[in-house]
Amino acid sequence: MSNSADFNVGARLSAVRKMNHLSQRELAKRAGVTNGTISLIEQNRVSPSVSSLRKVLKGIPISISDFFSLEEAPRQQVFFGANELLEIGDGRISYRQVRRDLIGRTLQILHERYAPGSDTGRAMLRHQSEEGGIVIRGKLEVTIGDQRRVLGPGDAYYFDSRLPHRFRNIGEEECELVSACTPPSF
Amino acid sequence: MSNSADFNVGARLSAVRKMNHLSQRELAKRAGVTNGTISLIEQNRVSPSVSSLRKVLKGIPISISDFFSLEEAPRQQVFFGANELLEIGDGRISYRQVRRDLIGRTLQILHERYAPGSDTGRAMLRHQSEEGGIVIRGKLEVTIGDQRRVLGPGDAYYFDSRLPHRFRNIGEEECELVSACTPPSF
DNA sequence: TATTATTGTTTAATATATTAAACGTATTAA
DNA sequence: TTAATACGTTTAATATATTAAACAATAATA
Repeated sequence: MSNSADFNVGARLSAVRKMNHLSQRELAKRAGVTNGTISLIEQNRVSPSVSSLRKVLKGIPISISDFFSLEEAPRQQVFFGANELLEIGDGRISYRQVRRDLIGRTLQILHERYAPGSDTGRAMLRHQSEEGGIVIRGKLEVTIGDQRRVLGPGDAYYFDSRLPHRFRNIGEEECELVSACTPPSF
Repeated sequence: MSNSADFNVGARLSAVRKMNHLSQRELAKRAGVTNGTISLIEQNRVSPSVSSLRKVLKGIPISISDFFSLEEAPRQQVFFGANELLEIGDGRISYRQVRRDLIGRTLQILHERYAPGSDTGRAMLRHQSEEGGIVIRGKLEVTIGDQRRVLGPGDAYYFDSRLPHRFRNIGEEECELVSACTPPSF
């Protein structure tokens, strides 16, 4: 039986299967399980083993990671005026985040500005995530793990954010940068 | 038993548990399962049910979706000079992608340029993903679902990319934009 | 109607996961 | 050394998932 009902594996599977126009029997055949299994899973009367769930999802096909990260409903607000972004800055370093809310995203996009001499300090690893960015204007010294480099306009970085990292504006001019991170770091 | 060995649930769990400085017994206690269960799972000698895997992951804690999207190893190249980005453009619209490879990322960051009059046409829904961007320079008409708006410098958008969408530069000036998308759209 | 598919559901038999307790090993303290 | 503690592993008993086959309901066809 299942206490995964709150995650609603059954409803998700049913929805995904129907989106792909498959009957329980068709899916079962492709996946190499019985139709009874599909039925019981969709009713949340059993909690499938990971191995059988993977077999089932291969028959659709959808990755198990996508399966578990499916959103229930699409979003509504899609446009954000320049003055509608969420300002997070502290004076020296400012972050302007696309979308005003702090939850319900899988992707965080920031318009960052670094005053001359500003420094993020050293940040340690967060949850599993990746991030990257492109410098638009000015110069920025970026340290990632044991690597360091000064980036100028058009230069970019991309790394696994489990690595410790640090950003410093060592120039005389303000530095402007657009970055993205998934999942959001705050 | 398990044919999920190829996904290496065991190794992932073991790694995640150790990253959080938990012993099998400590994790078991937090999760409400026995230490034997943790041991068997980590050895890939059983394929846990989704419900018990969720219980275990709650003890860490990590979401099941993050768990399944964990990367195996950190990346190496983290800096990209302006001339090292992957040029994907076709003359009218150019994409400069952070990182030169087309696979092994969870996040796609693009520096986009739209010539006056250029148009992406209508793109239909892809895999589950979200995307957003910020206009740096120029003006861009963005259509998402049944909504349309002209965005200028500092303006932004963010949407569930299952919605059909379209970008057009209707101005006299080149438009410059940084966007991010997860997972990558190409 | 009846017939033939096709759908999702149910049930007893079987396979597998999970438990509870014991085991072996390594480390630390006395 | 001995005792005590903590670690991951193993095994028989138990709980649960999965199968195979029958069941019931709906729709299409003759």
